[in-house]
Amino acid sequence: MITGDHLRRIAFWSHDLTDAEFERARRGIVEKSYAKGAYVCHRGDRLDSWTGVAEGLLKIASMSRSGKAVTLAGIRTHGWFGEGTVLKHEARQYDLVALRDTRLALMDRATFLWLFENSVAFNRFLVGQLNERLGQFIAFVEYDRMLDAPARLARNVAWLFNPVLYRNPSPHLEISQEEIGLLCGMSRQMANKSLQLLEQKGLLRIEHGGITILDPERLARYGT
DNA sequence: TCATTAAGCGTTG
DNA sequence: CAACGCTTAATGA
Repeated sequence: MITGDHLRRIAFWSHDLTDAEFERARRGIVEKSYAKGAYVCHRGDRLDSWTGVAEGLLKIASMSRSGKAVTLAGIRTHGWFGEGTVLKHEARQYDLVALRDTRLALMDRATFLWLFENSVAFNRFLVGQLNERLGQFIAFVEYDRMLDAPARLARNVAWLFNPVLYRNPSPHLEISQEEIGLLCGMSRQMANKSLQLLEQKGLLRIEHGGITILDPERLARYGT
């Protein structure tokens, strides 16, 4: 069980709840720690919790037909996800891997469904989040053919700083260039070259083991 | 042909 | 010790 202060820190959506809703959410959440490289779940597992990243970085990954690991998305500190599988009561469709030491907040399914039934603020948050993801998904349809490597990387990185998915995201993110490459579906070399180009343009700063975003808006639109 | 990648390895923080 | 940068051989559009 977590404290109210802690819930406010890790879950920006909790700020908008009524006192009763907030208390219900607080009692329904537990935290779990995962070491770097650990699997949170494998494809096909039942993970009946709605999930928040209290601290750390996760990737959602899958296996291609030829057996190669394909990274589909990254979720960093204070991102919340998994409402699809919890609502539909399905098995997970993808692997979840901690990219560095990570603490997860797990909200049990009953609590999630109660908030879904009872809280206007919670539903407003969910609709906003789903809408944001849908917009991103539609943008992906043209993404492959229309954009070069630096533009694709800019899109993917900007996604980790989305203000709807992460309220007031920190401009700094610890992530290796290799993982950025995996996240963008490109090699480490290409990721490095693309990052250098974007740094020259003043959109971000490269650090050892991480990056700092200087201009998230231009980054999200880069190349169009 | 040209661009890109995986793999290996020396360097760096 | 993990992240980074560079070289090289393989790959493939």
